[in-house]
Amino acid sequence: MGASIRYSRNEEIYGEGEPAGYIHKVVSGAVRSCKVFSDGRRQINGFYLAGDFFGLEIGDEHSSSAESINDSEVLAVKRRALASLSARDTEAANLLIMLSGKELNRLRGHTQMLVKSAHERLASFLLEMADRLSGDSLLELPMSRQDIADYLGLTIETVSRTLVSLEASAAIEILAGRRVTLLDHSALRRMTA
Amino acid sequence: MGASIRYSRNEEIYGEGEPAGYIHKVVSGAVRSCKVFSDGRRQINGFYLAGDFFGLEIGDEHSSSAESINDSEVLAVKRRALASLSARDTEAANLLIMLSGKELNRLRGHTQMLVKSAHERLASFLLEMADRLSGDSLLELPMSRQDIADYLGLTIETVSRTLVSLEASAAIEILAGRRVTLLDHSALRRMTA
DNA sequence: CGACGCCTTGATAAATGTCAAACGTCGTGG
DNA sequence: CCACGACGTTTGACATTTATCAAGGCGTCG
Repeated sequence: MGASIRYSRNEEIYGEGEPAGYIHKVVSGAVRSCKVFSDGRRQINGFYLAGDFFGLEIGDEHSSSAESINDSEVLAVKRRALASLSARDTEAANLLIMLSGKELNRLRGHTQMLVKSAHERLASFLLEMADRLSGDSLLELPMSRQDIADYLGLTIETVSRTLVSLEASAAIEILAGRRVTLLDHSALRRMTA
Repeated sequence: MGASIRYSRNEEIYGEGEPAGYIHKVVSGAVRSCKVFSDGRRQINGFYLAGDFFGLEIGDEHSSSAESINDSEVLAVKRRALASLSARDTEAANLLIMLSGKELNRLRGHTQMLVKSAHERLASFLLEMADRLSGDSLLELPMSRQDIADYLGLTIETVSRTLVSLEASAAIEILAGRRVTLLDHSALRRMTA
């Protein structure tokens, strides 16, 4: 059911406006979904990790593009297959409903982050990633600072400075590369507001 | 199918965390869906006008509360009715899929506004409202400045000042009360970025 | 008229963005 | 193994945007 495709770092999986013939599932690696505005600014709508579905559309075009963040393996499932299946099979229909529901909740969470301060956005982001990556306190972030900035609606400099400030307050520790340790979960949760 | 209920200005239709036994449809009037944070700040997730569905949940609790903005009439449809219907009837299942899809797209648009500047947010907001209220250039906004501010993630003062500035640039005209005329659609669209 | 709610305006502070440069890390090739 | 280069990240000085606090105006309804 569906074909598995490998992508290397920063490859486009599909582009904005392309026909949305498939829905996708991350098998391994990480994917970002994004939109580029006319003036070059970029917004990242979501990060998708192993097990996550993405590219769900109601219309017949993709409303965002999707790119691999790292070397990744992605499963593509033909939408028509699901749609015609759901015409008879309630199982498939319910799967679609559940997937849209998950995406809805994810988006609601994202929207909530965007109305808060830089500190709150980073705290929420780190907690979300800790939750999704492993549940562990040691995070190995797959994405760059620029990706984080575009996801949170901040500049890369603000992301960097805010992380340093969180480290100064002993809430986290920034290790080499993209590794971060969450030292004080409750402090971070408190910042979430 | 479902009961129609009347609400007067600023009445709660359902609260955050309450069991989501019904999905709702605005018959007339206007509704806002919102969340109040622990520190008192409020986020408005969406405005719903005549014909719009709201209160769609995947879990069994409402993730936001909903309140009437004006005197409104709201239809409540039992969720179980739809769910059990969709177990047999593909019609109902497809309705649910379509509704989630619409809500998804609305949320994506909202998320996009939130990463932009105050001018861009107001321009997008006004165009969205023009589109949804009548398609006409003369808007009769149902919501207060505070509602707009909480929807756009700005303060009421910034909303007010930004509107004045848009008027100064001849893009809009602010009339008495909550009436606004869009004078230069293309200028507004350009600001949308 | 007066009171209330809502909106605007002004002065100032705080948060975030911008531009520029330095620094680290990591992979590559000598 | 070390030196180098490319890329991503941090830091600094400064500009801009937005928030905050406080006051004033304006419409509406008793």
